[in-house]
Amino acid sequence: MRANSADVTIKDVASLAGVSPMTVSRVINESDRVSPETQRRVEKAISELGYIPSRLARGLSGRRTGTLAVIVPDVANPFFTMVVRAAEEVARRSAYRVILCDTRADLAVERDVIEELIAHRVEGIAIAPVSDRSKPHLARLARFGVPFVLIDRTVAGVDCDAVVGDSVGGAQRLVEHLIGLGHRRIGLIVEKDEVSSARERRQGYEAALKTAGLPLDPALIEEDTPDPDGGFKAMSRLLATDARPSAVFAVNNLVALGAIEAVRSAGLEVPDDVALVCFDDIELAS
Amino acid sequence: MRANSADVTIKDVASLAGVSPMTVSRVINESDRVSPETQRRVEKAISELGYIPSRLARGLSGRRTGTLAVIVPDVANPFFTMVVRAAEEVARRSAYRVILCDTRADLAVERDVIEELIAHRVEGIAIAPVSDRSKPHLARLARFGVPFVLIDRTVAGVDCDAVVGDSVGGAQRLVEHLIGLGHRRIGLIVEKDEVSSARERRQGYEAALKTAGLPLDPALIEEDTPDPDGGFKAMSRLLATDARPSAVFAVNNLVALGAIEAVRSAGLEVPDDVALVCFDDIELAS
DNA sequence: CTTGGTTGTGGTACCGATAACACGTTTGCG
DNA sequence: CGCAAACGTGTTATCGGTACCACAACCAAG
Repeated sequence: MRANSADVTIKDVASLAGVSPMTVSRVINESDRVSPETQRRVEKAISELGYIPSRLARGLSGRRTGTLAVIVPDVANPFFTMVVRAAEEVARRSAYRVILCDTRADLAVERDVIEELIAHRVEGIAIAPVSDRSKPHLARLARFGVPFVLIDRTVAGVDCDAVVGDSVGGAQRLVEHLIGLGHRRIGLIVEKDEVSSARERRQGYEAALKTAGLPLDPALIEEDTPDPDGGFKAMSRLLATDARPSAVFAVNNLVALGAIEAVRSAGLEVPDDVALVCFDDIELAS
Repeated sequence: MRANSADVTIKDVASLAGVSPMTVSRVINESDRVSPETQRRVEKAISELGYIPSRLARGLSGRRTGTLAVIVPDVANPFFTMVVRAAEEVARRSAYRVILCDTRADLAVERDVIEELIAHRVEGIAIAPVSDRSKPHLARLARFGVPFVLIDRTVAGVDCDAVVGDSVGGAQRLVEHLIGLGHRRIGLIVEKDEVSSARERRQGYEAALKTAGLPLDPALIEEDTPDPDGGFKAMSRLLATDARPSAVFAVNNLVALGAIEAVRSAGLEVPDDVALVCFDDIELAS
């Protein structure tokens, strides 16, 4: 069995360069106090041996692991993909690595993932929590002193930094747009109130109706899962009602996709028969 | 400053339970040879302290880190999203964790990511390489003894396990389908030959034409980047030619999306004016 | 020519866990 | 009843780095 580069340690580099491991460590960490001549010798030894320092060991002894994490409920959702990309970009610039986790909007997965990240001693987490019930998970992070910021959603009862869009205002503007187009019966497809963004978008919807003096008809509000499948089912139910809405506001892009599908399979057209708007835009003519 | 659960180590658990750290380790690892009574005491101590063992330390001393990685060029691509989901599922069942990496089809990013994963001592990698030029990266993995499998694409000159679909046959069947519909001028939108799947899909396209006795017209083949933007530009070029194709085969789903967009913005309709098929299906009526 | 401060480097003790071995106790069986 | 195997647990060394302190060599100032 051939020798394996994975076995190259800081000591091998040290002896090849004729210095102590400590000096090699200094070179790796770009700490000063190393003579240019020594530095050159060490760097030569490093590249000759193809040495890659172990993050495990570095993290154990030093304080820093150089690792961050991003947790989202669905990487495939264009909105979260964008968030992830942005986070990676920023991290890369600060010489941090990012572990990406997809919870699939599953609380149990979220719990496990967070436990795992704590075990990995990540230095920080950006998380789009599954729902308000994520609170204990966040509490866990706090107990372990792992800094975190919320993205896209807040969690009832958790006070911390958060990066969120203006769901209330955005939703209100979208619905007002529909009203401006002359629509009077406007449906809403939303998920359960456990997710802050959904809650706020519903508020925006209600505010827009109220401002326009339109009645709030519970029959026009359908709750379902926030994915294409849920959008399809919710829209189908809306279409099946006696007084079908002439326009619908979908809580997010994926729901809208499913909703469009439902309209089509009912033999209708978007936007002629049913107009559609949604949060987190996607390439869609309204 | 409040005490922090992150400081709880195996020793703290050990002394609270009145045993040695070694015994705690045995409990954590579900190794036998621990008396039921001791086990209970240790487990109690663990939950009381909220102890989470450090993966860093575990990986350093033991051989196993329990971490795998998946590298894809674009998590947002539905095909790769599916792959990632499947990988996570399998890993979870074997008590492994997965680090997900998105290279954005960028060779430099791929290199960095691989270096990082080696530093993290992952036990295995599933990778959809950027292109044939990924070869040195894979060689690096081999030198470090990190097992890896290729997904979706092979790499010229690298011999290893791979999970790939039948690009040649699949492409051929799709194009034959178009031919069966009566199309005679069939365009191809593909990326550079550096990616095996693209190369093979082009082969399938050519094979289908040949079998049907149709000429291979270079003017009907457009190369561009394998994303919606590339699809848009390539399709636009095809539409601008004198003898516009009546059908087009797109190398993948994202390219197809861009191509559809191009057709529409040219004032034409899919599939009436230009039929479209693509690999990695997506919800599209042809 | 001493004193005190840099500068570059090495030595030692860990970080938090596990492998390997050692050890005292209880059993099993001839 | 005696001796070995099985059992339950602790001890020691080590994984691959880094923090911290020590220290020799050199230099400027008093």
